[in-house]
Amino acid sequence: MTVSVSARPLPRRFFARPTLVVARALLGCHLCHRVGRTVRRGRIVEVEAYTDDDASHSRGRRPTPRNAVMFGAAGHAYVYFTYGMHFCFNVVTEVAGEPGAVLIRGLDGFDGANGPARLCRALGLDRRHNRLDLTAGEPLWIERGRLRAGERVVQTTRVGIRTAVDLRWRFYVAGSAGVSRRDRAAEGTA
DNA sequence: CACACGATGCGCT
DNA sequence: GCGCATCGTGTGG
Repeated sequence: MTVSVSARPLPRRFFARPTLVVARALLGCHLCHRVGRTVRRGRIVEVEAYTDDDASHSRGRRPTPRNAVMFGAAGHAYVYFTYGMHFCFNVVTEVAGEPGAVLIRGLDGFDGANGPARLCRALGLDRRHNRLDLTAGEPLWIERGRLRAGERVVQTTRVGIRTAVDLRWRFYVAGSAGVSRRDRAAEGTA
C-alpha cells in the first residue's frame, strides 16, 4: 500500500533514546507486519509515551512478569492484553534497565487502524508478538518515515488514564484519519 | 487463592 | 452518553 523510502527496519539506536524523543520521532514512520504473503503496513500518526510515571505499567520501576520487557533492550515489542478482549502494541525505548515504551495508537493508510486495540486487530497483532525484536526485520518491524510539508504535530494529554493526567505525553499528526480522538481543541504544535 | 479493575471499543439509548 | 463484554495481572488476605 504505502511505498516506503527504505525497506530497512529502524535500528536499535533509534529506540534507545528518551521515550518522549522516540514517541515524537515515530510519527510518520511505518509499522509493518508480514502476514503470509502480504505485509500489513500503516503510517504512524498517533503515539503515547510511558516511562515510570504513575500511569505506566512500569510505575514505581518495579519489574513484573508482564512489564519486564519494558525494562529490557530497546526496539522490542511490548504487547499487552486488556479489558478481557483487547491488545495494545508498544515499542520499548530507553537504554536497558531504564523502563519505557511508546504506545502506538493510530495508523494512516491501513483501514480500521485508529485506536490502539483496533490497530492490533487490523494488523493481526496479539500476545504472540510480545517481546519480538523489531530491529530484526520480519515478521514485525518499523521503517523510517517523515512528516510531510505542512503536517503539524499536536502534543497533548494521554487517553484513558486516571493518574498522571497532567502529563502531555501524547503526540498526533493534526487532521489525520488514523487519530483515535479528534480533539482539535488542543491544536497547539510541538 | 480470591477479587477488583484496566494505556478499550462497540452498540444501544 | 453509558453500559457492557471478558480475562490477565497485581495486590491483599
